[in-house]
Amino acid sequence: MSEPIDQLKVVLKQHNQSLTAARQIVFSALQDQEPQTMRELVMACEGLVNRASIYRVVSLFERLGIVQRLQIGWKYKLELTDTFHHHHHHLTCLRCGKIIPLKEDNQLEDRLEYLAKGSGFTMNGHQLEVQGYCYECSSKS
Amino acid sequence: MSEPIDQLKVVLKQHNQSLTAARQIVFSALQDQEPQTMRELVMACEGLVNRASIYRVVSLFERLGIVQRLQIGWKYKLELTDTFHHHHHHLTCLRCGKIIPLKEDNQLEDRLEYLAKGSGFTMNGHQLEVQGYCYECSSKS
DNA sequence: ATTATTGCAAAACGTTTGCAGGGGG
DNA sequence: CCCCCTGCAAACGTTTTGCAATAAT
Repeated sequence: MSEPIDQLKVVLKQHNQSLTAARQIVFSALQDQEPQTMRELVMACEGLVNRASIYRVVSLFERLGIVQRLQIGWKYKLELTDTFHHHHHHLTCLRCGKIIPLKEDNQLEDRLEYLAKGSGFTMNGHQLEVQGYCYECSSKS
Repeated sequence: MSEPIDQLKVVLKQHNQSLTAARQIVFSALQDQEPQTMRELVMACEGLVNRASIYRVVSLFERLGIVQRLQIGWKYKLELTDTFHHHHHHLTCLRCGKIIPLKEDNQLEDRLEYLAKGSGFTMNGHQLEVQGYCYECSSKS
């Protein structure tokens, strides 16, 4: 009974927001997917949800912490947040564009927390992007 | 005699590029500044360099490793690279927007390298963004 | 029934491009 | 003097907005 779609319903209800058709479609287009560009998301919802509505839904989802923007190079991609996945970072291959999730690492997280505190900073969240070459591409070029 | 503007000249020459007026102006608009948005940079060069030329110069500078894009939230800002500054990351205050440089930390860098390697990844570069609240803003709200 | 949400079309941005004239080596 | 770089204006892609129609509770 704790299907992701139910979690969505709960989060929306918590914020007095209704579970509309458009929101469900956008949500499921993001589920179990690699991070997508806005363009890809629009295409995935082709004929089902209007482009402008997708922007509005994504914006709402961001405000409610359902979706997050991921920086890939100088563009961004969209994915569901840690509530619906697991906290993680990404490795981006500069050659083939593949995105590899990097699983949570306490040593890394703790060090970050420590450094932020050193500047009197209260850490709220962070994003890490690593560029390089994946195993296959390293051996080719 | 190793003024930053001379370093610029050297890098340009190395790549068979000339030191033009527009390039000097854009360069000095970036010097000793907090990271800037493209909009801010355009304003800083108002009347001196055309908008399209700024995009072209920035693009060239990126290719030559003189300038880098910094992800702040879902937008980006521009700053000179480590050749002209020092390698560092940033803390962004969610309340006042201030950007605090975080100085290089070997423990952090090493851990990252280690994790990337664990996925068969050859690390080339990385970017880290930490969001939170700066000292002043933490105490206010 | 009332209020929030959507689709549509148009506007507002940010960024790129082609071309002709001007500046750098 | 030759070629590269720049300004200008127009094209392009992305994101936002106003409004009337529609769906949700």
